[in-house]
Amino acid sequence: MTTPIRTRFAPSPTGNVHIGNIRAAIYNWLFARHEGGEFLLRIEDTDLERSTPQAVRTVLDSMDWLGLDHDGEVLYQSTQREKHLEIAERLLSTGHAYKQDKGGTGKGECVVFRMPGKDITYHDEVKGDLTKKAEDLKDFVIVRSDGSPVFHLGNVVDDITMGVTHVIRGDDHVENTFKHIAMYEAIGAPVPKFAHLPMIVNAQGKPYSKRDGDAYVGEFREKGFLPSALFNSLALLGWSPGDDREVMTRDELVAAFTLDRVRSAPSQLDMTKLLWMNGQHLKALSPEDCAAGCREAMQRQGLWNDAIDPAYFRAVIDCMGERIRLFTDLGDNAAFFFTEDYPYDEKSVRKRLLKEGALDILREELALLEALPDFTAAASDAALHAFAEKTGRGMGDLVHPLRVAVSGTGVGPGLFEMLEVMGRDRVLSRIRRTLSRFA
RNA sequence: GACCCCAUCGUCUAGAGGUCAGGACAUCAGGUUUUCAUCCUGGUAACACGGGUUCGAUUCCCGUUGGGGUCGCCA
Repeated sequence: MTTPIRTRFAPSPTGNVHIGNIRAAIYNWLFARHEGGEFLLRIEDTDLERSTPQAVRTVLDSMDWLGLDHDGEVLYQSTQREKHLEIAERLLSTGHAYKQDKGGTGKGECVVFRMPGKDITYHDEVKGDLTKKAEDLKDFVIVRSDGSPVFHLGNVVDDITMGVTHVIRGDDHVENTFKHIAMYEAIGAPVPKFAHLPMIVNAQGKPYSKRDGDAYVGEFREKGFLPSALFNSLALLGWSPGDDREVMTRDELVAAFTLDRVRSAPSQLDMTKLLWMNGQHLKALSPEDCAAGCREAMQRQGLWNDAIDPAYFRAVIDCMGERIRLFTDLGDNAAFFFTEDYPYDEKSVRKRLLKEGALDILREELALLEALPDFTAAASDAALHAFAEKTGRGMGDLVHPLRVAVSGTGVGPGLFEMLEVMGRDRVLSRIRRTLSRFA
């Protein structure tokens, strides 16, 4: 029986989860699930200043949202302090570490790990064979003079404790890897496999900074993205299944994922393509889920009110169809469905309502719609076509003013479907209001 | 500065010596449509540069250039 694969995600909770970071989590998760192994979670919360319960909550929420379920209990690094120090003692007694006052601020003695004085080589699962010469490897502090363990110590000891077999993490850790390998060997623990992921850069090809925005998981959620779409896009950023598939379900990604197909060049997340991807995933969503997502977004946007009839809401969703690419699209582009206080788009008004004869046509349409026995899309469609034929006008002349009158905008779903969804009362009163306003 | 990593259309990528260098997003031109979106058809667009190796290099090697990472008693 072979050793089961075990990966981990070990974020230090800082209040936000960066997409580069969550992408590492996704790869760890994907790899573990593909191999039938375990995906563990460790919170590196030793920086008490930043590691607030709220910050931890954010990490957990982001993972939960993306469906990154972990196996076993969460290990909080702060609980492992004794173990870290115990190992440091052992390294001290075996000569792999020594105490030293490194001076400077005069803080007293700290524990320094002694590098073995030989070249270190390892096979990176994505970057290939990497070597660091002995002279480029310096001893480093593992326990501060105040007695607290340093990152390297905690990281390695915890990975050993957790039985991690594959360390999949960001590119910025490759230099650390040589130190870590030396520690595994000094401790006498099996050295795990390492895979280092290239970073995700911004449109300028630089590392993301706070100025770039759009880089935290929570922001994508607020903007109305679907977790499956973000997951899919991030999985494809630096990895591909090898065929031309792009829109993939979680299961398909799990089935296809291997570390040897991870690229080693940095890449940038294209928001436009992400938007497209979101639309693709939205198409696969049930109308109920789409409605729930849109409603939640509208609540965040402050556009929701409990007087909105659920059936009407569903009808609007169906009517909008593929025009919804983001949950926030409904509130952003179709709020007129839900309020009488909708704005009139200036350009559309000028072009379609204030056009010669447009308001006269609108008056006629009002009469036509009032007289409609059944207020259905088919009926209004037929009535307007008959009207067009009778007057020799093009449908465009009839449709545009009406659209602007009832929605305030020149773009939206098919007019007749829209009228039916809105219902006679709403439509007639909107036309009257428009007439009195612009006449 | 030292050490290390990276380099295919604008972007994400396929490619592991011989391909018309493929796909997707974006873009452009048509078509469908009452608008927008969708959808359909077609087009523009890439192997950073210079040396090798080879009958033949996008692919292998070296160098150059460009980009990035790391050099803490941060993580």
